[in-house]
Amino acid sequence: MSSSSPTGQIASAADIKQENGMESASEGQEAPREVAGGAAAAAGLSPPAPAPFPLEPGDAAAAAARVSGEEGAVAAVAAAAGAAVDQVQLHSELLGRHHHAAAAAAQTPLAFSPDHVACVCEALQQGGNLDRLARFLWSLPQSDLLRGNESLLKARALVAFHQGIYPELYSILESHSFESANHPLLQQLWYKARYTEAERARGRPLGAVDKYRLRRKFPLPRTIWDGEETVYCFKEKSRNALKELYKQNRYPSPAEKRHLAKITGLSLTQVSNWFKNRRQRDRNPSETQSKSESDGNPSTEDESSKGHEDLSPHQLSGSSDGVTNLSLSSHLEPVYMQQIGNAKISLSSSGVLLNGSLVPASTSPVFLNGNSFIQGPNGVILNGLSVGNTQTVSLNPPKMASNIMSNGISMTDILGSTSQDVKEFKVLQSSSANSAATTSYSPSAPVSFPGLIPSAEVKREGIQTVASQDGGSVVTFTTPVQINQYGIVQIPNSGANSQFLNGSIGFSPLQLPPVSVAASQGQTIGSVKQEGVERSLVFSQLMPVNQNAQVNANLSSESISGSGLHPLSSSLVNVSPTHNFSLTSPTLLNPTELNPDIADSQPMSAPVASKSTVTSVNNTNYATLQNCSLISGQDLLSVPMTQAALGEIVPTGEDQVGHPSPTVHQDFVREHHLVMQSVANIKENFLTNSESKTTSNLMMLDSKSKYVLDSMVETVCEDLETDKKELAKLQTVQLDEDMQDL
DNA sequence: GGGGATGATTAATA
DNA sequence: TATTAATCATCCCC
Repeated sequence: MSSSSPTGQIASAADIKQENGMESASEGQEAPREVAGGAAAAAGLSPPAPAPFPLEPGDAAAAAARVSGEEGAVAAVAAAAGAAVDQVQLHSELLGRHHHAAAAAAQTPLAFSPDHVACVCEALQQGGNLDRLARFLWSLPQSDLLRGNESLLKARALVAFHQGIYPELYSILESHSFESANHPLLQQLWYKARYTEAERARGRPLGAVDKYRLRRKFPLPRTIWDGEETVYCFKEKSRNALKELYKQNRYPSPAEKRHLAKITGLSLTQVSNWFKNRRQRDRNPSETQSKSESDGNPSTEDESSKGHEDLSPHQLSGSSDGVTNLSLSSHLEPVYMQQIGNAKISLSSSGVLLNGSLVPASTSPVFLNGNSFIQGPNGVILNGLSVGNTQTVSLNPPKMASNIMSNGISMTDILGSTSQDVKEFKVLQSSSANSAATTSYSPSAPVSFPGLIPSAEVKREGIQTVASQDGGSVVTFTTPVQINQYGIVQIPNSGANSQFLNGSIGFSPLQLPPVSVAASQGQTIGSVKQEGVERSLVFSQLMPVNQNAQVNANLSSESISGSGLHPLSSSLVNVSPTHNFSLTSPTLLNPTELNPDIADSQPMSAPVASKSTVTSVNNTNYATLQNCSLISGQDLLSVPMTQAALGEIVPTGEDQVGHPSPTVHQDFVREHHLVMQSVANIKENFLTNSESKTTSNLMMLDSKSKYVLDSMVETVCEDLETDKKELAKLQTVQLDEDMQDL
């Protein structure tokens, strides 16, 4: 670029000192005067002067032709972008301002819409034909030049730089706020112009220090700079993100590096170099830099990381394949974390990157499943259960931690949300005394589920197993679920009415009442023996409703093996206002391949306390499922609303004798665990623990609605019966297919 | 892919 | 403007 800088139009030293430089443009110098005058004319500063570059007849036409030919791609973009292409405007005045151009116009009428002009500019820029670009700009009428088209302005800036009219360049760059996409180029123009001016003034090439000083002396205007400060090339935000992750893990996995690179905008090499250099500096005790940077102090970091395996490489190797369940575009976006072992993570103000996801600190909650917990400004969050700062969580690893975190087949959905969502979304703690026993926080204290990912599209990227440090593993799947207008959870790809998770979890259609069902507190939707299990699938009416909802489940084998322990896990399902769960991805997991422990132990087949399933839909198109447990083995989750409405107990396999399920479900339930939680529990949970809208928003049924519901549920149950065999068949087929896929 | 050495650049200071 | 420290990048080796 600098090579193309003018050689015979050297700006004076006085011009160099002028940051703005407009004066020099008006004052003019002999060499650049023509161009400057033309530029001034283009800017409307003076009457148009004869073009310094005689417009070649058909020059603009050639450019236009180039647009339609060689630069067809650009033209295509313009054509697609604007309808103006179709209605070509004849710019007779375009060439009419110049006699020769007018003659050309008379011969070959040219039509240039603003889009055309922009396209021609872009084409000429990309072609590197700046001289021709300059001529084209000269050919444009003043009105076009004043429209502020960014492509035009950029072209003018390029031409000004190319012709050495730096004051004009500076003026253009400072007078218009350019899109960020153009910032790099324009910043380069800015600096190179400064360098060139200085070099000519000093008569010698500039060194790195000289250039640095010039950059400091002539900072970028905000019109071509986002204002974000950089230190040693890296933005401070990026550096903070690097530091935060370094605190937690000095040897990030490739996936983490990639994710961090994506977040910070740095290249993967830069991220790797940064970690490498950082480790190198920390290893060298003679380095004094360590003492100057508290957050990078190796002594403190070492202290903090000792015992947490932070120093060992591949700590999070389980996620090396890319834990990219959530794409973060900024630090403010919610993050959920899959599993990070037993490490306690203290969040700083800059967030922390865990398993490839940068976890924002400050007010944003952090979710952690597996046998880990995070302590942050908002307290501790255990498997989605957030414990306030004032609450105490006692974890006695490994057993206690396991007990709390992931006992049983933990179907934990960790969905991040904004802090606002956190405030509004509260899931009341289960009435389980066991959970209270395993955790020391007060059961009466509302446990907040820090919400969901608002409008965040989380794509399923495959099933992953993440080995935990304590030997457990977590299988995460992301599956959108759909809930139709009747509140029935649909799994489109299943080809059946249920889906399996790890072969142990299935969702059969959740028979939800119409959303118009009037709320009537105290009515029981479903009743089930509650044994304090808090593994649950939670549909919260307070959840933000998103079209691209997803269900994430993390299955911990360790938790499964921990029979007798009362799991504490939850799953959040975000549903759309139209009751749509999007479970588009197959959710059949091979229990053996994914997690042999799960398949082997089958703790869910035991009369464990995994049995809470409550489905509710309020009349505001929000659905709430609270304390829904995972279905074990070949279980399917089914919600016989007749039973639910009557408040009867829907038995598990073992409870079936004592609590027979509805007739239409006898076989079904025999084959599949049906785990439900009574609304009494829900009621208890909500009413006991919630004092606000959580209770009021909870769907309850009045008598009338109950009859409607009964009728509907009856129909649904009949459908279930009808589809029962087919369902099982399809499930088997689907399972086989998915196993093969896996 | 990590460690060590080292050059280049950046930032601060006298 | 020179000096120095901090930071980033690169090369080489393992």
